Amino acid sequence: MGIEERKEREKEQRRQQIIDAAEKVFAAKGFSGATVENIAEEAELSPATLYLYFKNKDALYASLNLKILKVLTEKIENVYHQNGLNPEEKIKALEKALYEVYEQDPLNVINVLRFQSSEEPKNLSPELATQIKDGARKYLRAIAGIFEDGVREGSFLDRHPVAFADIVWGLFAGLVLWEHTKKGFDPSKDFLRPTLGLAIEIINRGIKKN
Amino acid sequence: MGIEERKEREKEQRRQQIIDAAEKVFAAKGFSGATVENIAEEAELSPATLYLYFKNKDALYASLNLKILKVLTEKIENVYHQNGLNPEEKIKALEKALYEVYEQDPLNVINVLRFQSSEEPKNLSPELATQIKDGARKYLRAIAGIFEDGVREGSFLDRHPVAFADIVWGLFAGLVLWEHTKKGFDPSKDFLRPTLGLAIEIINRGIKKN
Amino acid sequence: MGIEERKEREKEQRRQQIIDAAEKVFAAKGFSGATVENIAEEAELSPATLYLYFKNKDALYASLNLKILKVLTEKIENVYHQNGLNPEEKIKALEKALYEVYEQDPLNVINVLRFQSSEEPKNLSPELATQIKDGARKYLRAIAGIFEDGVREGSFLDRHPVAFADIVWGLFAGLVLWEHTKKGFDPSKDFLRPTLGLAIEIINRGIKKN
Amino acid sequence: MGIEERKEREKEQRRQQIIDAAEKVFAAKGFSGATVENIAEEAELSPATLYLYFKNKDALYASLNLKILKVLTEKIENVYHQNGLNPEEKIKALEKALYEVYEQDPLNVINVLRFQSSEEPKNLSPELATQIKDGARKYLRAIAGIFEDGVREGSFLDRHPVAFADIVWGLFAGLVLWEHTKKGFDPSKDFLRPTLGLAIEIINRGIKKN
DNA sequence: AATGAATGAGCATTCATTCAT
DNA sequence: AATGAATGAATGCTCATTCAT
Repeated sequence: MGIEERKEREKEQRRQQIIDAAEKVFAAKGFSGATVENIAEEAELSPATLYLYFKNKDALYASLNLKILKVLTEKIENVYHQNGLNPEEKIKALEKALYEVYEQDPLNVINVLRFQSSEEPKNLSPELATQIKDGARKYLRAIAGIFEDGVREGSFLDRHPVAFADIVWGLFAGLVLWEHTKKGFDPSKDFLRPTLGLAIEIINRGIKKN
Repeated sequence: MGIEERKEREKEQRRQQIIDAAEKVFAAKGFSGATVENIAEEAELSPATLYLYFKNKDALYASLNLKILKVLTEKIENVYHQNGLNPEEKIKALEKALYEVYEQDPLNVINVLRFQSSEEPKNLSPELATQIKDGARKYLRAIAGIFEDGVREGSFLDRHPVAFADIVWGLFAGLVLWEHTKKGFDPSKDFLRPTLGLAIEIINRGIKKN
Repeated sequence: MGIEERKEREKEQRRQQIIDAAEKVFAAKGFSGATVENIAEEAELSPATLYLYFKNKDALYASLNLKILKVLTEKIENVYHQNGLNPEEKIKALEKALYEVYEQDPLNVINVLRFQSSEEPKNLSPELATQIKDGARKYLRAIAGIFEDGVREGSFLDRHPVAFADIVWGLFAGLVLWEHTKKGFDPSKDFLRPTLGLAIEIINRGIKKN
Repeated sequence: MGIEERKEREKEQRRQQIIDAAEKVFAAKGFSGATVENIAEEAELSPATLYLYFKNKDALYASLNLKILKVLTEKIENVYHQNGLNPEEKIKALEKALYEVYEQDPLNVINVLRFQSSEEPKNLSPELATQIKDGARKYLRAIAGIFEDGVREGSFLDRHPVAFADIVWGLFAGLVLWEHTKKGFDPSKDFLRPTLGLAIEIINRGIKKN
């Protein structure tokens, strides 16, 4: 029994080892630029071994996304379900949640956002594709939920909450990618935090009914 | 005389034919996913012919970007230099400008935004790379300029105009890519226009000093 | 009539212009390394024009060889038919002849020698192939003839004259190519002349019966 | 243990298999004429497999040359260091050495000689290029060394030994290539051995001081 | 006669993936 | 479970050659 557990644990470890390597390499070279061999090297494994843990390159990439997606959705839903905060405070909390996810694993967040906005092959198994699509739907709904309260109670502009959610999500994705690009121009600058903060402040001010 | 003109025209047409095909294919498959052969087929030409008009795949891709970048910068600078508009109106005009560029050539705009946010090889000739980087710098400065007036005259929040520019640009990029992605989920929906409109409205309300 | 003559002359000029360019380019880049476009540029013509004067790249290359072959054969036959020289003097004269051909057009001589020793495609028309083969046969026979006299009159070693011819020709070809290669290592050195002179001196001494 | 050894042996076999195929194909079609696919077919492997054993086509070609160069240099240096032979005998021994190398692997020797006399791209890694250049330098010096003794002791003509070395090497290269060419005209004839023998005999006679 | 434009055929090289061990 | 070895399938790009004008 103990043996099986250990094996299970080791297997999970290997998996993690691969995922870590993949994050690094994908973030550095993009999906197409990264080769399976690159990742295997980084993981100190042979390419063939990766295929014992992931069906193919796409599945590996997707799995990174799934991981972030889960964290993201969870955090956002937490905010959504958090009682005792007024709508404005909830939006502040949403900002904090988004930033925390980014802060914890910036490269991977960038991967997810790129993946979402790319038309890359995506030869995913239907299940994976569904999982990802559902993940996106879920956190978007959660974001919308956050705005819904404010709209319903009349303190926010009277618009469709999903539109607000799109704006926040688009803004987050856009800023992350854009600041990352700018960092490429001038690596000393990473303004995501204050810029995101300012953006949310503006939204909070602008969304209030009067 | 007429003959040479006609030839010139035809040559320009061919070039355009290639550019059109490339836009379509790049937008559909991304840079790495698109093959030169794909583009050639779409253009109803042989791959070798593409190389008569563009030095290589990267140059072709870059040239699409440059085209959009030029239009974009021009439009934004127009707004910037437009007198007789108060800051709020200028921001509305900026929104209109951004949307117009998108509307005129959505696939290509998506390409540009992806290109900017990708870590693609970018084996561009130094000149092309510089041109593109400079293009980006230019329009960002123009956007910042638009906000600067409002800040200086005290009607806007007292923050660095470049931060505002980052927000608007990130928002635009994020929304375009995100709405495009959502359209992939459900092709019937294209909410860029109203969503962008709402976003700018919120910004305009939120950025005002009180 | 005059017009036709002029045209004929001009045509011959064009041909020469192409040949000159081809010699330069082939010598610099080798047969496979040289592109038809390279040659056309050097000749300040369009690639298509070359095909009005030569059936294809191989034929152009062969024609350069033919030119040299003709000169070479002629010179060698001159030596052969020159009366009033004893065998030893004739061999000295042969050396002089070989060197003169080289001196007059070194690059082209190198081309010929390389061509002879290569297994390059040689998609020549049967006529061209025959012409070249015959050319080689002819000058080799002439060289053999030069030695034949000495053998017959008993002043040279009693061996087959063709063997002597092979030696002289192989030696010439080998030295030209080898010294050219060495010049690549150290461009200041061109020792063909003295080395060839020494070689012939040795042969002359060594071939005498006692 | 035995397993690893076997694997090692098999790997070396594969390498040899590729080398053999490459020699054949390069000798038959020349460097540019030979395609990687040709070689792979001859080796009964896939093209991709060649790249597991050689970095690229140039490296494969160079490695063939290096192999011969090593054997050649070794053999010549052996002659050079062989005591108890007078200069004339050493030259005979040199002839034997050269011929043996040729006999053992004629196609490859032809490759080397062509390679040396060609202007082929030679996109070699600096190391390979240096190795090859050094190889050539080394055996030439060894040949010169062989003549030096005879010059010093006054039995040979008083000329620079390197000139003699150039002559012998040029002669060897020239004869090998020339006889190979003639064999193309008439495959039944391979006169390298007797012709080389005669040439060396003549040199030996001609180089002696009186 | 000359050529601009176009292309078919090829080619070296890469890489995700498989499989025997 | 892990991997060394092998490869099928591409892919970007080149070039000799053709042909309408």
